[in-house]
Amino acid sequence: MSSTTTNADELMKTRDKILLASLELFNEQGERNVTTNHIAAHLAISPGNLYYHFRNKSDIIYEIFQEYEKLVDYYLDIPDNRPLNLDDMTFYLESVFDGLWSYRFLHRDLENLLDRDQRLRTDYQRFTNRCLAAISRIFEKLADGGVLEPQPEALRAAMSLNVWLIVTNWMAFLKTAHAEKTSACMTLRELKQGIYQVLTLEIPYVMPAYREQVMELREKYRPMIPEQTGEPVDVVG
Amino acid sequence: MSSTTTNADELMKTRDKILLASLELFNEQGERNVTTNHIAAHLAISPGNLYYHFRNKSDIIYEIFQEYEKLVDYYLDIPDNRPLNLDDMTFYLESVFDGLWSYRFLHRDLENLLDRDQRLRTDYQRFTNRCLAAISRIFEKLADGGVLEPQPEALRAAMSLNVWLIVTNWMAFLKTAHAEKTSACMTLRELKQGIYQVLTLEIPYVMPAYREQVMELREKYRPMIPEQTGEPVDVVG
DNA sequence: GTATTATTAGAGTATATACTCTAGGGAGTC
DNA sequence: GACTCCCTAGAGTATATACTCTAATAATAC
Repeated sequence: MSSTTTNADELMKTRDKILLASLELFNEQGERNVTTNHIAAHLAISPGNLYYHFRNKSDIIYEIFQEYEKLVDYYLDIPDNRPLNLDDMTFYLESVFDGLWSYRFLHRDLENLLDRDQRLRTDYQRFTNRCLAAISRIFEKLADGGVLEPQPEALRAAMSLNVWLIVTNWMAFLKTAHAEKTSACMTLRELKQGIYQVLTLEIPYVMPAYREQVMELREKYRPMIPEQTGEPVDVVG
Repeated sequence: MSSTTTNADELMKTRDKILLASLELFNEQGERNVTTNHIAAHLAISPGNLYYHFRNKSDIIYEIFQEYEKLVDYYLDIPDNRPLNLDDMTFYLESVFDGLWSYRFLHRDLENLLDRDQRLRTDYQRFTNRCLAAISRIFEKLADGGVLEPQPEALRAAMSLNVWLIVTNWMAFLKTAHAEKTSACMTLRELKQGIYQVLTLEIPYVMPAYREQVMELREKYRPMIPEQTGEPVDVVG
């Protein structure tokens, strides 16, 4: 799965360059602020050229979304022949936030995107449901592995939804919570502080044997937003 | 605090009519899809008239935000001379979601709004911090009231943030999860299913004496989204 | 080489949108 | 009546943006 490498000007086909440049610009400036003319100008190609390769802007977005979908589905392919352990959980969390970071524009103006493209809406809905199911399965398998207490299905579903809400909206929170007007000033590391929030959610369900480890893991992602979290603390180290 | 009443054509001043109509249209169609010309047309006044009362669109939005801020601050004025009980908690949850509903357009395209108006950005940031502090104080006072287990401050802060994320993004989730393209098709009742999600978060911290009551309360807000929550269930009754 | 196809340039268009500008009406005051 | 002040109308503008169209060039097939 080659993706998210930045400079491969001469080597790539125009079509792929368009997709890549669009993703970059969308992520940096928001889809709303990036026009097809901008994309073309950024690549030093003509608008006509761009529209030769894509019928319209929605098609570009849709194709990028499909890449994202594939990536996350790949990450969230839960093995069902064995229980999950703490390393698995860490991997899932890290992976999901990596994916979120690479395609972060998608979650920014999602509602408008879905309003303007029905395909995207139905696909995204299915995608959400797959993710929710995957999260729930992760909880289940973590319980099998003795990491978390086993929970009734209904509770797992509600918890999964909470995890989903936190994961998909942590970035938006960061952007709105930052005082700086430049919303580009966010790092992957900051984004991953969302893991701290997810782990906060899980704390009460962690089995005593793993409590200490989970708390240590969680501490690694501790946010350092001075205003609300009390004392700022060094992160990751 | 009079607000969100619909028809008061002859009685109101043009300025207030503009604010009210803007709020309505923004909520129904999204700020992005409502132009100043639309607002004027909706009120059967001229664009010039609108711009006589407001310098620009941002000023309209900013003023509406200030109303919202006032409303929520009013709701979240936590008494500090007594502990809180379950009724208090219900009131806070209901009130917050009511406010969210009345000004729901604000949380839809928030990032773009903040990008385009620095006043709004700083105000919103302070607002967020006030809300987080209020949520944390509610947890604290609920512990004082014996409803929740007492928690260390750091955990309360992280939990408050999770509650904030769930509350402010529940609506966006509903809109994206619904298959229908018309994002207007959402009801206050559906929105309040977010309370179910918030209560899910609190479950592990509820003191045994209140567990049953909280679970009953929670059941009243149970979502009935067929696809992912398993069996659809009748709500509120 | 020639025919065909794939790709590209770049000027151009239709539409939208936030906002301006000028002119004037209506009500109160002297 | 004239002056003033608040309010309103409505045509108009500058700019942006998604997208089109034609013609030309490169690549490929035969």
